[in-house]
Amino acid sequence: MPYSQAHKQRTRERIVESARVLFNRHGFQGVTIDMIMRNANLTRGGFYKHFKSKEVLYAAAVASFLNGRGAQMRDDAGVDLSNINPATAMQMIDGYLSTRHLDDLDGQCPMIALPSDIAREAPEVRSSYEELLSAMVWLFESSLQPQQAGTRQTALSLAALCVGGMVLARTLPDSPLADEVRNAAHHTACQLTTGASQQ
Amino acid sequence: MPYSQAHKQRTRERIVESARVLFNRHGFQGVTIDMIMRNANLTRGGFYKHFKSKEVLYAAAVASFLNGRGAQMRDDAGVDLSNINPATAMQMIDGYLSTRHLDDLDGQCPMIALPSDIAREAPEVRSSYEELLSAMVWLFESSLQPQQAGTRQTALSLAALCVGGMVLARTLPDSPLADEVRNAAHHTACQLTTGASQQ
DNA sequence: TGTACATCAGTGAACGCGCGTTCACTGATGTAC
DNA sequence: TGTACATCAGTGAACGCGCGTTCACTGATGTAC
Repeated sequence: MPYSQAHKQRTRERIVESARVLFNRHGFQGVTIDMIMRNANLTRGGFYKHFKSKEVLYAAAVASFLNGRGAQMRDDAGVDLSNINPATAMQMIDGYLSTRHLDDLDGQCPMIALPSDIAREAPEVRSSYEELLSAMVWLFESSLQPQQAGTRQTALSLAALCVGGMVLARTLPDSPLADEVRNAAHHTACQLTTGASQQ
Repeated sequence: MPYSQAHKQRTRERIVESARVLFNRHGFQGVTIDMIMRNANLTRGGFYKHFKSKEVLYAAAVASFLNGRGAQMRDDAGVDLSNINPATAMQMIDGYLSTRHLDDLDGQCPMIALPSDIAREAPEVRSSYEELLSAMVWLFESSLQPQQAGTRQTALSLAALCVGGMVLARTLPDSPLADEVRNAAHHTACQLTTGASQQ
């Protein structure tokens, strides 16, 4: 057996990471396999030793966000998974709807980068997105008053507000509306979070 | 002068309408100029007598939604532009987050179809989107208590909730999460609308 | 420890196809006389 | 009213290029002896 399993695994991870950044920045169509491989210090041809197709790689890149960059962002935001409490939701909202997140083209949440063209087609991509949304909703839900009725519905709405606000802000980069929508979404999300216990 | 101006105008509108429907259904990349022209009973080559490029046509299709299909949806929802009142926002929310809208692949709001890949590049497309969002926010804002503070911020959040909820629902077509998010967004949007006057 | 061998990750040239765009043309229509 | 002419919307074949994918290969590494 030439090359260890671990070696191949590491290369694979380099490709996924390279792809995640480039896809986030330029979208699915805006990135070629050649770009991804060169960015990972490899050559075009080797790609298919690791992935069946560009779509499958895309799904892997979305999925990798959860445990890679996403976890890092969570940590940066001070979210402590071993001790989820009402402040956690607020931290996540602050982070998600921040200018920092908006400007972080490389590291942003893939749900904002929104390559719905692809989501339409490849089932692998869909389930990656679903997993990501589930995780987000779960985190919101856990951090609100746990035994309260209506927390799930609040958590889901928070997700819609966060993603919706950022999607619109991203779509209109040069418009004053972009900041307006993002700030409004942030304001409302905070209200929902603090108000959730009394409703 | 052969062919009247009106004749050319009508043909142009046929192309835009054909494009709007196809783009909505299959996304920007999923539609070829050949498809659009055939769908409008024309042939490929004539396209460039009307539009400089595919991107420009896309922008025109998004823009056309506002006065075409969008106006029709507004009317279907019973929204009366000459008499905007608090009930108007509720009607719009009901319509926007309805299963009917979700299933209406041809007629849906282009902000849901989300070809952000394109929005990234072509400035024409961006301004079409901006116009659309402005109209939506304006309509929400007008229908809430006009002289109240916080109506604009509520209107913006409603837009984020509506678009965000539908985007997520559309991205996960076969998931129970899709309906959950959409219903939660609807619930919260209604609360915001009725609560806006007391907050 | 050293050598022959097998495997397969990685290379880079080439393929092939889809699709946006171009182009020489045709023929329907409006205008001039 | 009829005829010649000019315009340009619309045709359809062809171009050309980008890019996903394939393929014959090379050479680094692990294993057997």
